[in-house]
Amino acid sequence: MPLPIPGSQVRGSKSGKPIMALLDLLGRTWSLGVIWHLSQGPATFRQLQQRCEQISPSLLNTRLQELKILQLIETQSDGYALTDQGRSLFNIIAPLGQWSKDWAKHLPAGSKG
Amino acid sequence: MPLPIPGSQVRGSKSGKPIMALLDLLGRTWSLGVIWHLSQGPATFRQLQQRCEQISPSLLNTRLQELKILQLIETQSDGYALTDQGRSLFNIIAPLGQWSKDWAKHLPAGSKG
DNA sequence: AAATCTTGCTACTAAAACAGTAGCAAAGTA
DNA sequence: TACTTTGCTACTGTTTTAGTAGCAAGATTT
Repeated sequence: MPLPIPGSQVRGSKSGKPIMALLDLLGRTWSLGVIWHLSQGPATFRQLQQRCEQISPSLLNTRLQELKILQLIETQSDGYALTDQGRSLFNIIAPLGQWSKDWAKHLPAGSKG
Repeated sequence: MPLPIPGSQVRGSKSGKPIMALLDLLGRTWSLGVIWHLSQGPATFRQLQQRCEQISPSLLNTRLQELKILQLIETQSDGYALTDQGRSLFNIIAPLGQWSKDWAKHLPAGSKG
């Protein structure tokens, strides 16, 4: 799957609008998960695999490369870490943690999380 | 794919944590896109198809049913619309619009969006 | 220095998700 | 009654993802 680069055509939109590229990126399996787990701090490949519980190494590597090219993460001496841009993205979505808890309360089934 | 219901095991996590259910949901193709486009106002099925440019009707219907059960959208007389919960979710992610524009400026290739 | 372990990753196959197209039943309109 | 629109289902083919095995390189131990 081609990288969703702002300015070029992406899955779901021909406009090249940055938001469409971003939604394409974040809509890929584990993109949000990787960012979320990396927000806890840098991690090596295997550490990240553990944080993500059930991600396959091939997909993890694919996502890491994508996120790296798109400058949301970078490799440091202690492994993978969010870039400043990645952190600013996380800051936006961080409230989803609390939101999801409220959401869970109002859902009929399985809502005992 | 089973619905990512908080409290039950979801793709990527056995814990049943609400945030993991949410990330599973939002990580599905077009979930974010549907929410984003519905934030512009209610839309009928075919209108939504047009807003989403390239979504197939079968997938659109699948996503709509999921989002409806999870109470992020509802059907009204004028078509599909965000619920209050759906709107509160959108309010969180709305800043992604501006963020993505800033992001686009700093990316090397294709950054003329 | 030989053996063992850990790490980052690649390769491969099977299963699942998604795209793309056609078209139907029901409701509305002329 | 014929024609159109709407919401959606069915079906096929392609792309993505899951799941597992394992290798090459470096570190660690003996």
